[in-house]
Amino acid sequence: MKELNPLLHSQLRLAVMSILMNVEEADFVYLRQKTESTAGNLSVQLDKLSSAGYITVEKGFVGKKPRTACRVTKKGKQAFEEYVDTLRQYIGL
Amino acid sequence: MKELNPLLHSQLRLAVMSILMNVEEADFVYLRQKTESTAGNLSVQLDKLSSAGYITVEKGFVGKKPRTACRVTKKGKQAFEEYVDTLRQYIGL
DNA sequence: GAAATTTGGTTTATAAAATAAAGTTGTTTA
DNA sequence: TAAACAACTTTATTTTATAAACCAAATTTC
Repeated sequence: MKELNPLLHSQLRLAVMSILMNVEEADFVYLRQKTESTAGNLSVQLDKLSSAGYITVEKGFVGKKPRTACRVTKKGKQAFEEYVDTLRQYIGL
Repeated sequence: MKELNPLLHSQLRLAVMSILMNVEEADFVYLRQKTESTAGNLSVQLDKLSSAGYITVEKGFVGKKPRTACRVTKKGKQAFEEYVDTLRQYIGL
């Protein structure tokens, strides 16, 4: 049995990735609301995805408010798709 | 977003459950080989699944050798199916 | 036939992960 | 201008997963 990429096999990181797979980009606040996570947890998990090169995290400003925008990278997409394939072998779809 | 049952969202426990979903019963040794896990880890995870009522664990003997047989329960099947459904919402199948 | 090895595990300790709590910086509002 | 808020980050705590050590019984080896 192939191993499930542990970076993706985490509730919150998987949720974030699955959101990012379906949109151009999403900001911190949006991800926080959609995933109903705490800011701390989200921050940590975004860092991990970013360190792995699965997403880009761009910190900027809109007016005077900070805004952190995230996008999935090509590498992230590949990893996600491979993860899904592996999962299929487990749950049999 | 619905939460992924944390009892099932674990590599090894998910592997065990997915095996048990497809066979009448499986013993410790078989599960260990199929999942390539250590005995210790498998033992712990079987306990958790058993405590949750997702599987039954029956310790017996074949000749003089101990044999631990596992089966998924109705509750386990339901939980597994719900987990898969939830997962679908994440990964979009 | 005693010592070492294997089998089939369990229990305990360690490492890694997730989560929560507290802290930071700048901003708006009363 | 002080209190509250927004958007995060950092650190601490708790939970989980994994690995290491151990145990009992049977089997093999010397």
